Amino acid sequence: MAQRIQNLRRASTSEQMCEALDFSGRRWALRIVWELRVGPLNFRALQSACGNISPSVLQRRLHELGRLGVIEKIPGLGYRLSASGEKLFLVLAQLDKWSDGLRLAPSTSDK
Amino acid sequence: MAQRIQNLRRASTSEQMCEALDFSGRRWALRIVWELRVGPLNFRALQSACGNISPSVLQRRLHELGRLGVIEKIPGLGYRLSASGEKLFLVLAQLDKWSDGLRLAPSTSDK
DNA sequence: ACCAATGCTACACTTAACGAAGCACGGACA
DNA sequence: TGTCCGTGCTTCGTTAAGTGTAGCATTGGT
Repeated sequence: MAQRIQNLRRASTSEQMCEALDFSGRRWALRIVWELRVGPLNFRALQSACGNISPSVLQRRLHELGRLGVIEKIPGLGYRLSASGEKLFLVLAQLDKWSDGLRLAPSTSDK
Repeated sequence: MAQRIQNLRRASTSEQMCEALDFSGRRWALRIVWELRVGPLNFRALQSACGNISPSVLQRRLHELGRLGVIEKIPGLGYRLSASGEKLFLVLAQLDKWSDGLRLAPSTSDK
């Protein structure tokens, strides 16, 4: 463990990783990918799958995800994960697994 | 029709996963975890590691990360990943790997 | 022709993030 | 004892991002 940390201490954060982290830090971005895991969804279905996310943000995220090559638009079907998106989904599956051990907000003394 | 199929195929997103996804969708949240991978960092060091993130947001994120049990505050040392945080780091390491294949912003026709 | 579904767009509003300034505290040194 | 520096924040005015309702344009079905 300490060994691993030692090894990583020299590594800087790559440009791509910055992009990935930056993008992940936008609301709904990863959620959209996660909701698409079940298969293609159209705009309105995605909207409701994400808990009625506002359409303007959804539209923007879909553009951004498309630009990153994570999703593809299929005319008459909606949006679906690309090959790269499927790989990203695998990462999110890990996150899902991790989140199992998450203690949920008790919200005491939490503004 | 496609809608019916989509409804049948949909699996539900757990409450914890929603929390994790929601939290990930806040700016700098994952970046902070990522920067702490090298070991404990104090407030100012973290700030500059994240490219001079504004202190008010950093402070908020540190609270939130603490509440989620991802980081711990060590008096006189700064902040470091907890056991749970280390596991989250492993997920981010996957993200890092994934991001290698990312095409970076061409930014043409990108509003 | 009508109607419902769909993929958006517009816009007024609220919330989150930014960033410069600076305060309070503790330790080192005089 | 004083005064300096490093550090962990806090404050606050400004800007960017996200929200939510309304509705428009197109398509396909009846």
